[in-house]
Amino acid sequence: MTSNAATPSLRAPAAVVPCAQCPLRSLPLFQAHEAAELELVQSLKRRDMHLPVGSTLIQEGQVDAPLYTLQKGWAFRFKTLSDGRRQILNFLLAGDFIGVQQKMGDAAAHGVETLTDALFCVFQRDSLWEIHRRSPSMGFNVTWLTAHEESLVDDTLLSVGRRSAEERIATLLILLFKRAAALQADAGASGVPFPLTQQHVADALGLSLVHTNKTLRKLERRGLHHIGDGRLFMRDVKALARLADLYGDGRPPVRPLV
Amino acid sequence: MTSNAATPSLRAPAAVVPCAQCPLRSLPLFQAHEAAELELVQSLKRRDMHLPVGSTLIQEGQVDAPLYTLQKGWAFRFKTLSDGRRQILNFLLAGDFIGVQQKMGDAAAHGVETLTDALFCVFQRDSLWEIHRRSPSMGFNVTWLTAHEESLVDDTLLSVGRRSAEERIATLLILLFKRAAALQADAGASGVPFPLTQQHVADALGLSLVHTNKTLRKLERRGLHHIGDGRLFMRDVKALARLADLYGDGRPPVRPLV
DNA sequence: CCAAAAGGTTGATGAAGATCAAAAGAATAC
DNA sequence: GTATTCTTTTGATCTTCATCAACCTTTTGG
Repeated sequence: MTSNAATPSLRAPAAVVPCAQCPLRSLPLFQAHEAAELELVQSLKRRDMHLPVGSTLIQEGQVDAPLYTLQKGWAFRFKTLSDGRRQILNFLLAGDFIGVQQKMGDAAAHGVETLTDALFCVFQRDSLWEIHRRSPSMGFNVTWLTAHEESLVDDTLLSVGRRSAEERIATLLILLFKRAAALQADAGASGVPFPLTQQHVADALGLSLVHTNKTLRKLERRGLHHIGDGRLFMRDVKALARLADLYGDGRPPVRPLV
Repeated sequence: MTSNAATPSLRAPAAVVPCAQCPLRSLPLFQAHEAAELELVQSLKRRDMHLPVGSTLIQEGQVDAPLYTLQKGWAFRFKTLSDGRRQILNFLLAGDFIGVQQKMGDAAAHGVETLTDALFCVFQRDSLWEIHRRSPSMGFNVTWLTAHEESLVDDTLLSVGRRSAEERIATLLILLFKRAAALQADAGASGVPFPLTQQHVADALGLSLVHTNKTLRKLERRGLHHIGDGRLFMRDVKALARLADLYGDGRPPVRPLV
């Protein structure tokens, strides 16, 4: 599972990408930021960091982990019980800010692992305070991002607590699709990347692997979606949304990018 | 259920309690704040608001709800599916800051309802920005509180996704006990307030009412805890902690109070 | 290219927990 | 103080989902 548990700090290549030229910023998903804000972020950014699939970015219980922004690729946050049962708390996509949850000098309450090769911006832990001190507007943005992430977890908790297996899977597929689609141009035709194994889906939804497989197959055979070659295609969003009890366009809101 | 859905804004008595004299601030659970920070909060606070048990503070989907700090009493955040299934996301105790999740001008993604008579400090929605603008340190505190709340939801998600009914209940009892105990002096002997019905427990843990009752009875008959007269007593924390797979003192961290 | 590992698929069986039904206490309302 | 509603409790039955056991397919490493 943790095939690549290399200490992140050991693999430090990469000249820092200038934040103003960050390719993410040109996407409509992300807010425009003022020059001063960009300079601040730039000045706090220590380096870029590349990790292969399946690496541990943050170990559960690790103290004083840095902060990261996911620049490219997918990852997930998770917690485990001592007998190995694992719950995935949230999937992380480009633009997600990672590590706010742990108070300074505190142990990480959850681990973070990559689902694909991934590129991160690395910030020192105390940048969190620097951001607030030097730019109230960016501080506000960090609060917003944190609150937004909480609301994603809220959604998952509703699923896991109160939706049936079918409903949970429909919900996850829609939500992930929408998030991933907001990061690319087309989506409708070519689908979106889907780097999760069925075990990840199971661990995210509180289901067993076997039951996840059966449910996924059932929905696919009914023509609601298709997963293949690491991509997800929506075949019948209406039906999925009905199953998931999701209404509204659900387009992710325009968001800040730290 | 929503016996008291009075529009909050209609019931507006109460002279504002001066923040510096807020009785909560003398508890060891809360950080000391600088005079300037207190003045800021004081200047943003609009009024006190009293609500009886079972009132709706924020309606699911309500737009532009104000911000609140819970000063006294208990409440909870929840979401519902259109057929009525309800998931409680989190319980709110004195000192909890409420409403950060919804972006300005946005609909509340969850409702908030009181579990007891409760007293709230009311802030205008844009205070969130004012806090960041006028006091970076308080802005940082708001981020911290938001992140902290997320970590509570993370914990619940782990329970609901991966723990058995027994384990979930043990976990909830311990966590609530610790939170409530941090707000009073004794706790060991006199227990802590426990205003939840079994339906609340069920809705928080993703269980049915019947199964919740049976599990609760089982643990109580085994002598692990006792609930009576609206109070919770821990009879065997060790055993509960073992069931819950919880280690460490779990004393809630010292936290800011807005 | 082959072996080994990882991931996906399917059927059979079992158990945790949901649902149904009914009743007994408690709390509240008038 | 009696009726009504809310909450707790318990038994019986049923369903969803977990577990067990194979087997197949695809990917990866050497």
